[in-house]
Amino acid sequence: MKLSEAKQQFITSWGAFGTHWGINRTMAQVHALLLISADSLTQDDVMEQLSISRGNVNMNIRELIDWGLVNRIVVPGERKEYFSAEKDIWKVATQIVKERKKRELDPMLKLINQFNNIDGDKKDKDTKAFLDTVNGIKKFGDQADKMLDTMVHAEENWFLNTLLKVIK
Amino acid sequence: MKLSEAKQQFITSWGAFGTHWGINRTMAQVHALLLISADSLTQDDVMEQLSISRGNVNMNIRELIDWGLVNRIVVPGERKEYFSAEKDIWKVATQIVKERKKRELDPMLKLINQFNNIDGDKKDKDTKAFLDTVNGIKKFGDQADKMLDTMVHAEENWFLNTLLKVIK
DNA sequence: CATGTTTTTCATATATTCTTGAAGTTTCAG
DNA sequence: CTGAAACTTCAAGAATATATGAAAAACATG
Repeated sequence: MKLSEAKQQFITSWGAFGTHWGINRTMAQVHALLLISADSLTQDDVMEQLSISRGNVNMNIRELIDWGLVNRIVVPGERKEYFSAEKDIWKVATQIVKERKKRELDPMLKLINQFNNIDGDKKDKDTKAFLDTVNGIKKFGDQADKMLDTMVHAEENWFLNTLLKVIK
Repeated sequence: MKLSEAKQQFITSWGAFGTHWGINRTMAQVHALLLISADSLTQDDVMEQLSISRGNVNMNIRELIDWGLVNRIVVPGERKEYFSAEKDIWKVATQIVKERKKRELDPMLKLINQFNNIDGDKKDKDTKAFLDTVNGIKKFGDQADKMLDTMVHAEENWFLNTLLKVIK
């Protein structure tokens, strides 16, 4: 398989993959492109290689920077800005987990906690069903919360190795 | 807070939550509704409570059944079908992990494995960058794969308790 | 097996999300 | 300052995803 072909396929697949995870296809593709590029790229490089508009590149790179997955690099003496992605996959995963936790799990747990004081008879079938489900989610969420926190702070090998050892 | 209000808010939020995870908003809402309903519901119940069309309900329930999150219940002597969701959140999470692994992680690893035989000099900067990234993903993916497999087969408390104990 | 009931399908309509590109802004060397 | 280069914004258009509802199919009952 030729390198150019492999690159293209990787970018395409990574994009498709992203769409299943609530990530915009193009953003995932930009990320993929930066992940496999030896050197940092300019907006124009990305525009050209993915055949997308300047505005689109700009928007998606900004988003990737927000997610902490891409860095803006300023080369002294050059006008253009360069961009490069974090290449260490463990760090990438950690960063994504951290952000999603902050953006989604935390707000969800906050919401769930509001449901503690429901008016009405706790013995009522419907009330009970609601509270049971909500409490189940709360418990699960709290545990996931702790687990992810720990994961985010753990060292790559230590964490996975220990985990696998214990689990086996 | 009134029960009806809380239910409504839960359904709405669960739906919004779903959209961040590549899940269609309505499907997540139907799931939420079934999660908090004491009894199983018919298609008409869901239509009415979420104000959505019959076709939409039918489609989303089928999808939820595909995911193994909802069951079709036939009551002897009744013509209508009833639907109920798995209420144990651990099982729900396990099931989702299992399905997403099958649908997404496995194909991704399969794709990545194809990139092993790239033509060209392994010393070339671009080739090396590509292979490094791809191999990093492969290693990470393989570990995630093992971890998720184990999680799916583990007992709820055993797993989380052990994990938390080890991690601390 | 004829009939009314329930479920499923799917072409079309609607809604949402993404992309473009030109105009506006910032930046900096001269 | 000035002007060119680079970056950012955003309204309008394009593409994608989702929802509707009527028609068809499946089903159960007498």
